[in-house]
Amino acid sequence: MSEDQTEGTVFVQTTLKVLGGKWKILILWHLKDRTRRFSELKRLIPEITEKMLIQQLRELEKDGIVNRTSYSEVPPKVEYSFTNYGKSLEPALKSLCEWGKEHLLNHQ
Amino acid sequence: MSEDQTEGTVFVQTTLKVLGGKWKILILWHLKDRTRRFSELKRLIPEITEKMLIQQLRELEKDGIVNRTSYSEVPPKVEYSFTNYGKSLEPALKSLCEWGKEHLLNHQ
DNA sequence: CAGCATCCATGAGGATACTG
DNA sequence: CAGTATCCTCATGGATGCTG
Repeated sequence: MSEDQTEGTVFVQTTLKVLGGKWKILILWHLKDRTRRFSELKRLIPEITEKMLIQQLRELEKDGIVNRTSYSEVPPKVEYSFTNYGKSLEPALKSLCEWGKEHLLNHQ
Repeated sequence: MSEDQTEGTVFVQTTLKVLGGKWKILILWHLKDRTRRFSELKRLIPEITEKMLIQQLRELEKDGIVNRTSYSEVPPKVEYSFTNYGKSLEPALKSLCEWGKEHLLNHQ
């Protein structure tokens, strides 16, 4: 096995630790271009439960991928957005999207 | 929301359906450059159980991502490799690897 | 070697109701 | 609106034994 392959395994595993949750990639996809409110994400991903949404957002926040901004208003308003660091995931997200596109166009 | 964003969501979801299993990305990573035997994959991913390994391989086979080649020998020999179609995942896998590399180098 | 069968443990994920 | 709390299901994990 080449050195590149050995090292690469560690890198892939690292990425999977951060993106591993069932919904994380999809959540990040929706945050890719703009800030989103909690309710907005819920609407954009109707199949997710609130519990999972908040849980995965918390983990992404902890990993430094997304910012959580809470406004002291009534009714409450909370916005999520990429951190600068999170933005570094964009190329990977786009690759995944590209493959899905090819898949849909050529294999269904 | 832009049209691109709306469509993109479908594409990402499509990719996640195929790559969604807990171990699939890691398995594919190890098949990326070469054909591997079942026992080889088991050794490369020590944390996975045989049950999960065979299960995820079967799903990848069903989705047309990997080939399973069985040789009629004693002892048995089974090899897994990318299909031509599976090879189209390489850019996405490399993107995930690249991000993990940056993450490890700059954020630990 | 490359599986399959079975049984059991666990934790991620899901449904629903409630709250500041 | 943006969450909590509670309870429940099911995918995954793990051990062990068997087979072509």
